[in-house]
Amino acid sequence: MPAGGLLLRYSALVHEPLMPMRFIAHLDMDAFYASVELLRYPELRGTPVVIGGRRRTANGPAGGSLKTLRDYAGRGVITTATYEARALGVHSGMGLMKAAQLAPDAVLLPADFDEYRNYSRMFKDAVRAVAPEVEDRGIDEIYIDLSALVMAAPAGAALDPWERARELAARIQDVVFEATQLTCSIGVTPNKLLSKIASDLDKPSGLTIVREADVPARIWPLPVRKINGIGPKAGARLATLGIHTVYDLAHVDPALLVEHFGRSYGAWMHDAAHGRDARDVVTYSEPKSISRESTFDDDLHPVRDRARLTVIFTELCVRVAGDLQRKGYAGRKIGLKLRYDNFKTVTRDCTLDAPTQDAQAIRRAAGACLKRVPLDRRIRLLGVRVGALSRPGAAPPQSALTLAEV
DNA sequence: TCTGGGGTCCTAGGACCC
DNA sequence: TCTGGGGTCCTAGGACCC
Repeated sequence: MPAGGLLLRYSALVHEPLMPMRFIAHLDMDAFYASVELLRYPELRGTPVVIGGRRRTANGPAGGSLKTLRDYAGRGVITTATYEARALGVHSGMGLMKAAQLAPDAVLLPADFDEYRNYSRMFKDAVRAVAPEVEDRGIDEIYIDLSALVMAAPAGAALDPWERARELAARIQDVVFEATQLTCSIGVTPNKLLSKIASDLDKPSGLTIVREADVPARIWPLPVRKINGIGPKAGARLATLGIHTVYDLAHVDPALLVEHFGRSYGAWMHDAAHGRDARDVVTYSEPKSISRESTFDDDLHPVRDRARLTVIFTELCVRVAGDLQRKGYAGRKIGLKLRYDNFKTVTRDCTLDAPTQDAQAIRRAAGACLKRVPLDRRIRLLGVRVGALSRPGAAPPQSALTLAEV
């Protein structure tokens, strides 16, 4: 053991860092919210359905007839759409009013996040029972580090480690379906970046393996926007440089990327295009901030609608405080977010002397922030955020001196 | 046809301290 | 008094993701 440890450290110093072979999976539930709704409304299977708009009320649409997009009026956006609806050109993030033009007969269901969270817990628990190294990436996707399981092959298992990884991934798909009656797509590759891309290559119910050697054939032909971290802005700027595919990105001079996108982001793009990513699967992390925000049905005038704004503002503070208390956090940084009718967004924040989880203290601080923003146009959104979180139960970092003084 | 709500991370300038 | 550099905290905005 000492000899091996020395040897390993020596080689790490002298050679490239020795990264052991990794088998990382990305699991993405297929059209998650819509698929959960189809369990409730099986008669809608095979038809275009979109989820979006206002939250389900206590009674829900049950009893009444289902609403179609045609009847919708408001500012909601699509959260998820069934594959049949996507075939009509609608997609998540699209305004419901616009979607109604494309698919007027699609059924519109309000989102029921409590139900989705239940199913989320069910599928994640099922996965953890098979492969415990799970990183949460939101309600409908996870990363799974399969490396230890692949390496600890039981007797009689396939010889090729990638074949064993495939068998594991197939078993995970099975247990997810048994637990939820829902399908998922999985990509297995040497890292998170590639797995995220791979899980999307064969949806729904896909199982895609991409080895390092497969990157040129499978990844390079894709548009750069398929890379997690290249969004609408960076994608458009790359397009103006004539860079459209991952192949283009991989073969452009990295100095050019650094010139246009900065040292850090440019270098990252270059690595990403070559399928390089050393990030670990992180099984636990503390939240950094907790927030609540609300877009109004109609834009509100800062003077004429002052009374309504005040009520909404206070409500947001009460809800954030409730979230903090329920989750056991307090925060020192209080932030205000405001969006004008022209969609321009401003934020203001301030730092308190001590963390709080109290609605009145949050309201006071956020109110002070509000005084620093110009109120010269109508407002469409108000938000309140609490950051710099700590657990009030746990002792804050203290020096021995202050402890002695107490 | 205008664009939800909940997050994370990065950048950049200024204050302040050593 | 001037100059310089490094480190940390604070604030504002923006890109990106699910």
